[in-house]
Amino acid sequence: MDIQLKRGLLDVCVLAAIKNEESYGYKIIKDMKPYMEMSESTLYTILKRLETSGLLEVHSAEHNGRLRKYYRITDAGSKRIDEFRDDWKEIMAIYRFVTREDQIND
Amino acid sequence: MDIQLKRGLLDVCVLAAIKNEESYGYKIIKDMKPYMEMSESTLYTILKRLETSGLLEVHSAEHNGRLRKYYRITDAGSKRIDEFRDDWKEIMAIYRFVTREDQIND
DNA sequence: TGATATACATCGTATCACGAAGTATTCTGT
DNA sequence: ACAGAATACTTCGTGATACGATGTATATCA
Repeated sequence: MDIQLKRGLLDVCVLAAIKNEESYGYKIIKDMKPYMEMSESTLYTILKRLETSGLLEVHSAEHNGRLRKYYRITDAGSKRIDEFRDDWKEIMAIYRFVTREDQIND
Repeated sequence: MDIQLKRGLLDVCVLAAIKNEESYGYKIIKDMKPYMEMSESTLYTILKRLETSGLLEVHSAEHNGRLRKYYRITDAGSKRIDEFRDDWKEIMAIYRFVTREDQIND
């Protein structure tokens, strides 16, 4: 997929990956893989950004003797997903504008 | 609309604005306005980029005593729109992933 | 024992939208 | 005739950001 297009979907995709139950970095990448692939460096950058802006919360917990960082969506994060749903109407209009068939002019 | 999301649609939107008939900067902005607003600096940056990468062609022509730059889509530009159409299937899958209703787990 | 998977982190780079500011002409209202 | 809006294009600086490269550390498995 076009990189620029991906950019607009990444944040909301990560939020969607944790919206039903908390998750952690490595698992998020695997869960998202069928929909969108991303490198680890990209994901951890995004997770940090989403945390800083209050769209998700982090807590560390032990797993197999190691600390693992679990991410949970916040109310603001859920609101972000709702905003995406709202944006979708505009996006569909753009899609139709871009892919409309040429008019027969004469 | 979310800025990042906009980024992914801008190039293809500009191409769509000239795909039926050649156009020029100021007109492109007005034609796109119902779908997406953009500043002049943004548009002219995009036009230059699309020209450099061969997705559109430019020629200057006189209009009311002034030179105006007309942009025309190339075959590569049309192909770019086709690619967007292809990307759409993935985008729809992502949309469903993001907006799917929470499963009832217990 | 060596490779692979898990798990997270940091740094540098290239791309890019946009505001601000500039230049220059034409049109419109008073 | 004059001011201001509209038309038309350009350049510069900035902040945001995806990603490759690289590093650290442990667990699993052949």
